[in-house]
Amino acid sequence: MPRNRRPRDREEKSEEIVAAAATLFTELGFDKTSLASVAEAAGVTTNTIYWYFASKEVLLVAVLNHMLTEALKDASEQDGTPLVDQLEWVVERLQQRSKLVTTVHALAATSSVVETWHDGFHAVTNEILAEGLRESGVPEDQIHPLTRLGVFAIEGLLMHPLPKAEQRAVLRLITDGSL
Amino acid sequence: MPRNRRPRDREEKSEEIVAAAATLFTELGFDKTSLASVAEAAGVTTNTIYWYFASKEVLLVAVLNHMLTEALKDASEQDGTPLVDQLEWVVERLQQRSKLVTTVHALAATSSVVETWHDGFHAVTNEILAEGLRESGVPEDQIHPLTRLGVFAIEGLLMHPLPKAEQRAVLRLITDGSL
DNA sequence: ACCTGAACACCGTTCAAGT
DNA sequence: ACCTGAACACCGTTCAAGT
Repeated sequence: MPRNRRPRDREEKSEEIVAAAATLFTELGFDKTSLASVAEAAGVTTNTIYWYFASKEVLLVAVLNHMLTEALKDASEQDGTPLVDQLEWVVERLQQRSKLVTTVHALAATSSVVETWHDGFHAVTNEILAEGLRESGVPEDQIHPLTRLGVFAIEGLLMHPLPKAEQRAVLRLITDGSL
Repeated sequence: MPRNRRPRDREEKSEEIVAAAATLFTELGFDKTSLASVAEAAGVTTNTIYWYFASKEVLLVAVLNHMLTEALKDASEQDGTPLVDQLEWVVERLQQRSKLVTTVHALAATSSVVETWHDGFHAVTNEILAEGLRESGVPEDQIHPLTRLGVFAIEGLLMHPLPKAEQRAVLRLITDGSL
């Protein structure tokens, strides 16, 4: 018997579940997506999901990690471009996943597993933004508050979409370090 | 029979339901609060809620309107104070209701009744903030983008609480109109 | 007009049972 | 180790029936 086929199957199966959940969570939102519909899309029984994931929230975290890995990979293509453009790219990408963003914020207050992921996510992304500001020549003592405000601006733009020009104006407030 | 007692009763009953829902939604969050628990706290049957409110989401909007009315009343006490202090007051008040804020943002994407309320809320509050900036002597052409960024900063501070001093620093970026 | 009892379809989750 | 059938308690919502 192929002893070494099992782990691969397991990976594939759970990846299919994550992929199905990612699509449905993104399109319908977390609350309006039932585990039954995720199971159907992944070609398994509802209960099977519980063999791979302890709860619906743990499945959400798996989806988020999968998306983050994907995003960090894609982000490397933006390496040479100006910081404003990079921020614009991030905003557009997150806007397509805005239902996930609001879900994370809502669940972070009541679910410790989601809260932990949320904290880790911002630890990573804050560092990336701070590095970008440093490379743009922002003086060291302004990096910290500007990073703060930058994250606020990005998340604000998700909830309250602005015309392209206005959006760029807001992002430029961050990258240029002055109003 | 006192014909004119009925309308008062109706008002009282629905107010009790709203009050019970307000407390539970604030403390447990919208999703984790069942209509059964709201009914119990208000001393009615679950189905009775449906006589007064078309759905759980409509009840949420009633709660939000009740809170907004209350907030605008209390806000008038802050009239003389500097704009930074007023913003700080708003942030602190919203922080105590942060679960409601995240719920509104999450539901705005899928529920038109909540989306409508959210839009109206920002129309009102944007105008108030813009007026405050005007009175602080901010030049007219900066009012618009600063109001935008101000709302983003306030909402950002709810999701990502900062030490008092840092929070004040962020708010001052808005009221002083320069980094 | 106002309220209730009883039921509806659905939900996330559990578990004993199979292979 | 992996998956399923069947059941659990609970959910928002509906509606015919009462007063």
